[in-house]
Amino acid sequence: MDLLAGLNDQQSAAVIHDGGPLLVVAGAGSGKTRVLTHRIAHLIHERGVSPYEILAITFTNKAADEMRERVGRLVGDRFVGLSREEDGTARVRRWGGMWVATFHSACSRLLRQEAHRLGYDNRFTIYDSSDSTRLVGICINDLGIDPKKITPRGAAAAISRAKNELIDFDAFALRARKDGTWYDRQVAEIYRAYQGRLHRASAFDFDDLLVKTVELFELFGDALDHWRQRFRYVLVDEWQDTNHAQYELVRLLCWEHRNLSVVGDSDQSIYGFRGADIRNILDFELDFPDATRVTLDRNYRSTQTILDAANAVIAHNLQRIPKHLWTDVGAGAPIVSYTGENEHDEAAFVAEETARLAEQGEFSPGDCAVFYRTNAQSRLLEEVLVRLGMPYQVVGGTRFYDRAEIKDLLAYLRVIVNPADDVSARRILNVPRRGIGARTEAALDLFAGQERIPFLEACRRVEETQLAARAVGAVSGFVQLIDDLRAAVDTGELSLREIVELVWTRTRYLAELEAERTVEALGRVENVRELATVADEFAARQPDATLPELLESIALVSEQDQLGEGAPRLVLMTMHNAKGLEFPVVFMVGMEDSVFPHHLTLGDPGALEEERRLCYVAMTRAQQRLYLTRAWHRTLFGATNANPPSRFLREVPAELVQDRSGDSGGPSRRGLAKAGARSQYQRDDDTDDGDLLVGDWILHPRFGTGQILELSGQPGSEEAVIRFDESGTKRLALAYAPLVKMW
DNA sequence: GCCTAGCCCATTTTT
DNA sequence: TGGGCTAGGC
Repeated sequence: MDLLAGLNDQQSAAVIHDGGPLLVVAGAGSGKTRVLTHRIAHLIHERGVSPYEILAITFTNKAADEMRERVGRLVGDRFVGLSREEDGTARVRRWGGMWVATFHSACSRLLRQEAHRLGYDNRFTIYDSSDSTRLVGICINDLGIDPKKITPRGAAAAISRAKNELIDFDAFALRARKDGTWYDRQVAEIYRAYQGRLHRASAFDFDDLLVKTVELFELFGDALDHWRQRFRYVLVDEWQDTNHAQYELVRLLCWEHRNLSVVGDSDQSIYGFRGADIRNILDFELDFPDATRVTLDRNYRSTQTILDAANAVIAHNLQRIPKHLWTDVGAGAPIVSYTGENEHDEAAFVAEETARLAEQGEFSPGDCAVFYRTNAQSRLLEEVLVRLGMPYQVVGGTRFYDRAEIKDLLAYLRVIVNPADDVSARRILNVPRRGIGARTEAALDLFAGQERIPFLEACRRVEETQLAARAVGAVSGFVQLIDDLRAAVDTGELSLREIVELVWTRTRYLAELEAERTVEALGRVENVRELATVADEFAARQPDATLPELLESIALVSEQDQLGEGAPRLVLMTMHNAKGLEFPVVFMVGMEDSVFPHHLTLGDPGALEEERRLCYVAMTRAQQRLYLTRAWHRTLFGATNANPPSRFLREVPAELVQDRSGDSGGPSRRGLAKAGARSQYQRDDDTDDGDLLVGDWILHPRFGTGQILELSGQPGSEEAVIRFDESGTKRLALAYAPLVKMW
C-alpha cells in the first residue's frame, strides 16, 4: 500500500517526517485530516510503531470516530480498537489499540485508572457547566455572599479561566490578595469552597479533567513515566484551540521523547474566550526549537473566489502567521450578497434560494448550511423554514442533555454510580415531589458539612438531625429508593436500557409527567423515553458497556456529534459549530456590525480579531457557493435596530461579489410581504400602499405591525393614525411612511 | 411545602 | 424575547 499516493509534496513531508516535534500549519481545507490519518498509518506500517503507543487528540468525539475509522481503513480495524460486524457496522473495543479521543475524554479515561491517587474515587462524576454553576451557587450561598454582587455564572467563569491557566485556588488567592479587586478576593474564597465541594463529591468539572491530569503527572513521577512510555507518539489536531492546561499536558507527555505532531491554523483559532491560547501555535517553535514546520496552503475544498474572499478578510488580522490559500479548481460562482428589509426577509431569501437550487437540480437542501453568530438567530430562521416546508436540522442550541427531565434522570444514574455526587443527589432529592423543601435540604447540607460526609450519607442519618418527623420520613423514603435502585443495578443483570427504565418507573418520574397531560409534559415524556434509546445505541456500539461508561460518554458529547443523523436536510448552526465541517453551499446570515462581529467585541481589537477568524472559518466551510446576507432592520430581544453592514463584508473585494438584493421587485416590497404572511407564504408583489383602508393591518419597518384607525387629508398628503402593537399609536404621512399592507 | 404571578434580568461563542 | 428567580399567598 502506498500511503503517499495522491498526496502533494507538503502533505507527504508531514506524513513521513521522522524525528522531533512537527508543526503542520494547515490552512482550511488543505487536507490536514488526511495528513494526520496517513501519518498514523505510516507510523504503524512503515516504522513499526505499535498502535498501543499512539495517542491522537481531536476536537470532537465525532472527529475522533471519523479518524479511527479512516485509520482503520488504512491499516486494519483491529489496530485502532474497532471490530466490524458482518453487516459492516463498527464496534469499539474498550481498551483496544490506539487512543483517538478529545482532550477531555482522554483525560477522563486516564483518570478512571488514576483518580484514586489524587484522593478521588475512580468512579468520579463529571460535572458539566450547568452542574458547576449550580455548585458555585451553593458555595456562594454557604459563604454568605450576595449572589447579586457575584453571580454564580460570573464566578464559575472566573474559576474556569483560572483552571485553564493552571492557577489553583491558593495561587488565585495569593494573587487576589496582592493586587486583586474585592471581587477577585471573593472569587478566591468561592474557588476554594468549590474545589472542596468537588472533591467531597468525587466530581471533576470539565476543566478538572485536564487540570487533575496535569496534577497527577506533576505529583507522581511513576505515573508520568508510565503514560509517557505508553504514548510514545502524540498527535494533536486543532492545536490553535488548545489552552494552557492542554499545552502543559502535552508538554509533560512529550518533553522527553519529542514525538509530537501538532496540526493547526492560527487563523482558525476561535475559542480564545474559553481559554484557548493562540500563542500555543504562534510560539510553538520557540518552545520546541527543534521543531520542523510544514505549511499546507493548497486548498482542496473551495473555489478560488471563496478563497480570495476569505484571504482578503483574514489579511486584516495582525496576529497571524501569513499564509495564502490557493486552489486550482477555478474561480467558480461569484459570492452572492443579499440585503433584506428585515430579518424575516433575509430568512425568506435563504429558504427560497435553497429551494431554487434544489429545483434547478444543482444542490439539494442537504448540501446547504446556514451559519449564524448566536443561537438566538436560529428561531426565526426556523419559523420561515417551517412555513415553507423546507426540511432542516438545527445543530446545537438547547442540547438534549441539558433538558431538565434528562438531567433529572441522569442525576439518578449518577447518584447510583457515585453516591458522593452531591449536586446530583440534591437535584433529585425532591424530584418528583416528595415533600422535601428548601429548609430540609439546608439542614441536611449543614449536617453533611459538620460530619464531613456526602449529602446522601447525611440523608441516611436524617434521624440524627432535628428535623420534624414528616421530613425524616420523606428523606428516609428517598434514601430507600436510591438503595433499591443501586441494589438492582449492582446485580449486573440489567441492560443499560433496563436500568434507565427502572429509574423512571421506580421513581414514578414518567408516571408523574404523564399525569400532567399537557403538551409540554408530553414532549418531556418523549425526551425521557429517548434516553432509553440512547442507552440502547450505546450498548450496540459497545456491547460490554457499563453504566459509568454510558454516563461518561453522555457528559462529553458535543454539538457536532448529533450531525448527520437522519435524512439529509438544510443544516442550521452557529459558526463555532461549523468548525471542521464543509458544505457545498453556505449561507452566512446577519452580516451586520454588532451582530457579526458581535457588539461585545467591537471595542476590543483582540476580540475583534477572533471574530474575524470566526468569519474566516465560516467562509472557508463553503465548497462552491457562498452567500453573505444581512438586513436593514433587525429585531433582536424585542428591540429593532438598523445595523451597518458588517465590516467583514466590506473587507471582501467587491469584484468577487454579486449583489442580489434587487431580486423580485425590490427589497422592501418583498420583505414586508413575507413578514406579514402568517399561515401561508406567498410572494405579495401586488400590495399597493395606495389601497389602504381603515381597519387594515400594516407593517412598518421600525414600528412593527399595526392597525389603521383613521385616514385623513387630500390625495398626495394623506395621513394615517395607526395603532402599533409594540410602539403605541402614531400619526404618519403616507407619502413618506414605508407602510405595507399585510392583510 | 408548594404554586404562581409577576418581576426582573440580561442577552456570545462551549469541550 | 423569554427564561429564571423571588416574593407572596395558599
